[in-house]
Amino acid sequence: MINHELIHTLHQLSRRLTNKLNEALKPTGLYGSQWAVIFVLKNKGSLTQKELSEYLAVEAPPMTRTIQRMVKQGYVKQIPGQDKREKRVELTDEAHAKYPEWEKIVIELNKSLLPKSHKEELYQLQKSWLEQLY
Amino acid sequence: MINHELIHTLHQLSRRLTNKLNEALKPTGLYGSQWAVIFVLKNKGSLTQKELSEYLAVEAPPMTRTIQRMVKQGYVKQIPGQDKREKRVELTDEAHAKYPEWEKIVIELNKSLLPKSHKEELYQLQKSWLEQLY
DNA sequence: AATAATTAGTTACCTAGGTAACTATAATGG
DNA sequence: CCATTATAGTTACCTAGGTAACTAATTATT
Repeated sequence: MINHELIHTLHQLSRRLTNKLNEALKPTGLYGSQWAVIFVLKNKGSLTQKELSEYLAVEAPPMTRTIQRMVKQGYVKQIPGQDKREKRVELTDEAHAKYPEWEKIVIELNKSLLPKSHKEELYQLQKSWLEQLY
Repeated sequence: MINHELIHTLHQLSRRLTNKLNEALKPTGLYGSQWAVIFVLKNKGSLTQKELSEYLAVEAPPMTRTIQRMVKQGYVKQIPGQDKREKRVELTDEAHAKYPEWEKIVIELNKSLLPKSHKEELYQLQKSWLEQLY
């Protein structure tokens, strides 16, 4: 029985956190999945869509959609790679300019949401579980 | 930084488990969200849609959709309550008949997916975190 | 008793993420 | 060198879950 509970709790936790993030990001016009991409690009520089989707462990089609939306918003540009199949994605100047404000919102939110204690413990448990799943 | 990692890992874990569940349930024609409803109904008897969505912590509209699909599949029936706004949902005989087979699949899957140790610990951490979020 | 407010469920529309099938380019093998 | 195979990205379509706006039934208020 605890197995069911464990998975259900995990699922619920994940959904609730996503909702909170989207809510907090509302004034910025960003969604959580977009923020994830922006965060990676800010820290890793330009990446191909393939690299992005691998890094975030998401399939290619949702990545395409998320990026296309961000292109429309003017936060990201797609630059054809040497390999003409590839598209390198990078943040626009506008995105770089707005980044600090976005980051602040997310950091504040995380502070308020994350368990005060046991953070490291929980992270290690999750990570080792995730690794078991391959 | 660990905050980002923690949330990302949790999200990824949740997605991966959902995918595994859907994959395992494929031969039955059920999806994970439908299984969740069936599991609750089996253990609680008939419930209104409101009660179901509260119990599973899901909003009413997705619950409506999930149930409508299950009605079409013949696994669930909607019975008008005394309060004519309500619809009580219960499993059909067919669903009861197939339940043991479904349960077996899920139990086998969970056994193979869940971390051998630290299960209780992880569950408690998640639960206390979830409670903090209200 | 009649009107107002609340509640259960549905519909429409949005993002998130998955698979399958496709296109265009690149890499490989005969 | 050409044909085959592999790869990056896109499109179409599916489930999951969310909000807003609606309908119909019930409860509260005046």
